[in-house]
Amino acid sequence: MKILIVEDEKKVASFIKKGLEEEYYTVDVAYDGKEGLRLALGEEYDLMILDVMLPVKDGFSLVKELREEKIDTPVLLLTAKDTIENKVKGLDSGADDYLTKPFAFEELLARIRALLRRKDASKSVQLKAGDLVLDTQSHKVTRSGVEITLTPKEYSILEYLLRNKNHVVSRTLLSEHVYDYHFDSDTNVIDVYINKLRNKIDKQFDIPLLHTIRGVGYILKEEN
Amino acid sequence: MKILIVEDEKKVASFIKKGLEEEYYTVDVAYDGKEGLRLALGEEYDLMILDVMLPVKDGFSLVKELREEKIDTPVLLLTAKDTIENKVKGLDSGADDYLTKPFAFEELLARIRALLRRKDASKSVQLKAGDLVLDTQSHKVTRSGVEITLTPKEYSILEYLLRNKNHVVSRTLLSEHVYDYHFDSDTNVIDVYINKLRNKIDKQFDIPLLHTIRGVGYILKEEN
DNA sequence: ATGGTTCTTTAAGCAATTCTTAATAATTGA
DNA sequence: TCAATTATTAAGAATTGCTTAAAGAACCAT
Repeated sequence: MKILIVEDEKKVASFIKKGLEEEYYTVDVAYDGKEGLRLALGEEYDLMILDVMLPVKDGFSLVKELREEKIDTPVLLLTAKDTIENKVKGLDSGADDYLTKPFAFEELLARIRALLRRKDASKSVQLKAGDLVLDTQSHKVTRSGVEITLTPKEYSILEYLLRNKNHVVSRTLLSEHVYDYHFDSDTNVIDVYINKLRNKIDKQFDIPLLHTIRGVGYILKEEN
Repeated sequence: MKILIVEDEKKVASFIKKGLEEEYYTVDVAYDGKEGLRLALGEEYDLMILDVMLPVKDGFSLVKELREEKIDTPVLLLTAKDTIENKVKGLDSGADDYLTKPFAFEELLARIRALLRRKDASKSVQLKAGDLVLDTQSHKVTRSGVEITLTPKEYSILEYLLRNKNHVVSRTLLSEHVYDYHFDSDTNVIDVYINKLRNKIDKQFDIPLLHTIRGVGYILKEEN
């Protein structure tokens, strides 16, 4: 676990660094915004802790630039005063959490863990049914190793079916999941998509995974 | 709710045990991997908490073996250091979640609850009568292991009969359950369906489950 | 912006299954 | 035994699901 600290007050920086190293984190430190950006772009960190008041480039702009560069590493902002404006600005800029100075180290640790956990949760989860694999991270689907290209809607439906593997899912539930709300109930979109899905995931394979439960809905089953 | 802890540090083990017992869980403890496996294979647990560093057999291998034995009890791994390798290895081995030591008991509890909830949701509700099983999740019906395919109405009637197992159910009640309201009382649909059901669930078996109570209705009985 | 491409949705005809009716056969109990 | 009740069967009606084609929308690159 690699963490970047961008903080100009050397005492604060080394205090955090030492504390985190005791928790087995690997820590880099930058003392101004520009240097922080350079490091952030060059290395892959699991988390960044940024002071808002920084020489050369402030914390807000730093997060913004990172986000524009598609770097979505969790960011924890350190603000001197906890003002509403700071909060709003912080969240707008793309930070994930913020902490007001002075803070208890214990609290910093808790927030770091929370952010890292959140990240983990969205990390590469594979949904499987038999030899069918859907990777929620890369959005890739394969069956017995063969890659299958799905459109967004097809993917969304398959994902839901996989998350409810071995359970019958009604058309209503499916459309509620795939569409926002209030779904026009007399349409056969779902049927059409099921058909398309079948063509892609079942047609050229021996064992069909997607089954119709007449009068009820559809089920994705591993076995049998 | 029964939980198995496999942890060699006695202090940690008893700390968790005590905490969980205070939350009304039933807790077993094993102090090494081999003993853990023995318990896990012998008893049915709702959840297992495994330390990764264990004497005799480490946590990873333990999960792997359990999964190979088709035991899909949720597993929470306890790891000493939070390294990327540990995470990857943990997920690969088939664990459901992991927690880095040291941890707050609060967090352990939260994760346990999350895992148990996940399991509950996917728990299938089965209605049984003798060797006849109806799974309300997959809508699958079997008798002595043989799968039986039912139409929606047949299924609906059988479900109702099963929910009223060992009680006589009148035709009126049955049709009220199967149809909305306004049921034309001089029709023999129910009789027809009972006949179809019998052909499917009783005909090729020795012991009939579905019996007629003349002048009253039908009854599904386990025994006799 | 523009045109082309892909994705989404609708609608309609077809196929398959399921439902219902009704007529006849079988069974039951007084 | 015989009247009432229940079982069985088959065929037409109704429903449900599948498939296709084509129109509409969204997206992308020029």
